[in-house]
Amino acid sequence: MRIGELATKTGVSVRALRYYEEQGLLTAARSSGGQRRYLDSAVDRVYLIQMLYAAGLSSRTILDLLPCVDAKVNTPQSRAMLRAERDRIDQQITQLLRARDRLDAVIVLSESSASGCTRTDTDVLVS
Amino acid sequence: MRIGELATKTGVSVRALRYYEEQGLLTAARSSGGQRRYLDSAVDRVYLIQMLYAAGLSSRTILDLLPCVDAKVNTPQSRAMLRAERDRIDQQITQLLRARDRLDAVIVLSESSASGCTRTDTDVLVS
DNA sequence: CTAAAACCTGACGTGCACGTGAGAGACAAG
DNA sequence: CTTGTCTCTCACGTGCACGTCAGGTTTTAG
Repeated sequence: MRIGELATKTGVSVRALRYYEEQGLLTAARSSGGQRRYLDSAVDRVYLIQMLYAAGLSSRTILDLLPCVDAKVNTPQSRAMLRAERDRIDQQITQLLRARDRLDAVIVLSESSASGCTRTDTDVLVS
Repeated sequence: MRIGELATKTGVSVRALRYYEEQGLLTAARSSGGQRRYLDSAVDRVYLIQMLYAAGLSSRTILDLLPCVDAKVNTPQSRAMLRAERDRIDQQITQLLRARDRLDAVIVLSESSASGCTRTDTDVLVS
């Protein structure tokens, strides 16, 4: 698979894929002409990388973590790192839940004090 | 209250507080000499701003949202915006839960295959 | 009154995850 | 063999939430 195909399959830009390789997160074989050739498994690998990015991890942290996920490294230190990042994500979830609850409270207030209380956005068009 | 005191009370840097004002998120009176004077309520306001930043909102979005939270603006558009951001946070929570579960799976695997399975980080020191 | 501490306004620097050309080479189709 | 599309490697640009230094002013403690 070439880089463009991997990009469309994963929804990640070509530039991002090259960046992942630059950061050591994604490896690729090369054709005789120097073009990147990816295995099918690269699709899942990109999804995993994106998931960890979305969880707020830096590329450096992901780089440290990936060997553990691949089960190639399993030391007390690596397990501690995994737990640490897991706890970080846990805290982030807690923060997000608080923010969501806060917004929910605001929404409930605004909708209860809205005239009629059962009006929708479209109702206003006929009022 | 002056800016340094607000900074220590909230745990946010002085530079960040000035940045919040620059973005229109936080207002302050001025002394005759031009120094910022904050109300006690600014502490909660800063906490709220930090919460929304932590939820991944941009300062522009926060700027749009704050009047709704202050209940000064309550239009169908503002309510739609609130719900949109709430849903965004919801999706982010879902993604984080997936990432956490993925890490949990890795942790369970690594700890079950660890020699002894009940060893702690310190055990390795005496092995 | 004086010295230290806190504060002020620019304004450039930073880290990160890419975006965006520039110029040149690789590759499949006709 | 040629044309069009894809790909390559630099390398500078970007957006955001600040960090940091400079040079000067304000406030407070003694």
